[in-house]
Formats: sequence, C-alpha cells, structure tokens
Amino acid sequence: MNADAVIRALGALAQEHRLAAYRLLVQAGPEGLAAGAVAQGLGVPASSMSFHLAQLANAGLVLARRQSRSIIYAADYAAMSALMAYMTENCCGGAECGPDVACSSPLLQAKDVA
Amino acid sequence: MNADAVIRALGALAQEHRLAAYRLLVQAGPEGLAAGAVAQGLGVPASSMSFHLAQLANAGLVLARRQSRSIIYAADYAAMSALMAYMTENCCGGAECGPDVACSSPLLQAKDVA
DNA sequence: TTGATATTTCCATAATCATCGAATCATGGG
DNA sequence: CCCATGATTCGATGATTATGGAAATATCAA
Repeated sequence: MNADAVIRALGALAQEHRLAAYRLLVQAGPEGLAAGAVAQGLGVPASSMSFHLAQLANAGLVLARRQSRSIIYAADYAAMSALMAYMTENCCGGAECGPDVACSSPLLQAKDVA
Repeated sequence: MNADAVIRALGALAQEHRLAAYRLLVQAGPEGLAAGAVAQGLGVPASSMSFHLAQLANAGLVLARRQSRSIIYAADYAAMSALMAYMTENCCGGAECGPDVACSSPLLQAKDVA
C-alpha cells in the first residue's frame, strides 16, 4: 500500500456518512448490505449515499457486487489492516517499543484502548 | 472515542504532508521531533507545516510540548489504537469472524497484510 | 536590551468536496 | 414491450481546506 492509496482511504473515511456507512458494513459482515439498505439505515438520500459508497469503493475499503437489481456493498477487512500497517510501519525506528507505546504488540484489544 | 473525534483524526491523516509527518513522528518514537525538523525533513515551508502539525495535535494524534525554543511533537500511539478499535467495533455483528475476515484477531501482523 | 532562532498566526487565493433533486441507466416480472 | 424497482450520474450551489510569504510571538544568549 502506498501513500496515495492510504490518503484516499483515510479521506474516504473522514466523513460523517461514509464513516457511518463503513461501520454499518463492518458490522454487517462479509454478506454486506444493499446500497438502499445503507441509505435507509442512515437516513441519507439515495443519491448522496451512492456518492459516498462510490468513494469508499474507489478507496478500496469496500467491495461492490451486483445481485439482481441491488448492488451489495461489503467491507474489505484486509484493506483496513493494510491501512494500520502503513501508519505504524517502522514504529519507533525499529527499536523495541515499551508497553506504553504498544505499536509492536497486538493492537485493538478493547481493554487497552481509550 | 466518538464519531466526531474519529472523523477529525481521519481527516487529519488524509493529507499528504500530515500523513508523512505523522509517520515520521511514529518512527521517531516517544522522544518526538521539533516542528522545524519535521518541516525540514519533509521539505515543507515552516508556516505550512505548522498548520498541519496543529491539525494533527487538534485531532489528538500527536502531543506537543515546548522544549526551550523548540516545540516537540510526538505521536500519541494510544490514539491510533482507539481509532482502529472504533472502526472495527462489533465487527460481523459480534459473530465469530472467519480467518478471511480477521477483525477479531490481532491486526497489523505485517505478514497478514496486503 | 539587542539580536538570533523557532514557531505560529494572519490573510488572500485557489482548489477540492458535500448536497440532493431530477434525469438516466440496469434489471426483472408479467 | 411496459412498468416498477434499485441504483447511479448530472449539475449547480455552498462550504471547507491547502498554500506560503509576511508579520507577530516566544525563548534564550550575551
């Protein structure tokens, strides 16, 4: 993953409706949700949601597939992992990080997180 | 961490110079770097870099402390962890995620990541 | 106090982004 | 073919953001 892709991904997530849509899709799991279901679930007009979902897809954060008349969006979990890897790459210059730094230990243990 | 804080953090990182600065600070470790060192390291005018560092600080991603004439910025590693936790919260609706989904397993193992 | 260094604030300009109704495109049933 | 449904594209408007030189603010040394 290069800087440009990372910036697109972060930019895609840095917006109220897109962040909410992404979380909805993360919670929906690999099955995904139809575009209309996302729009309705978030109370956003279809054309606006379409714009936002397209941005998420373009950023590589979600995958779209057509299923009959619906277009199903699903979170791409690997993309999120790649994002985090990029941010924390070569943390502390490769030195062993202390427990307070915690960039080499498994992140995202809910208890460790503010 | 609430949605607003997450959006500010993601928005702060979704910019070429800020992403580069943040990575530089992550790699620098807890000691941090002076504002001028970051600007010089990235070849960005001081006033522009100051603007960007202020955004990172405002988003809670970096910590600033004065040391004599310099202002030292350092990555706040906990903030990044909180960010990821928010994104993957209640992944797959709480069901056990498969190995291909990997949102409940330790992320950021470089080998698992694209 | 004077001078040098480090950083930030100010400001105007340029560029990018979000919104959403209406029109358009794609699919499938009868 | 015709109609209904689900989704995207278009387009104009308003809002936010990035840029960098010049001026202002802090700190320190002599």
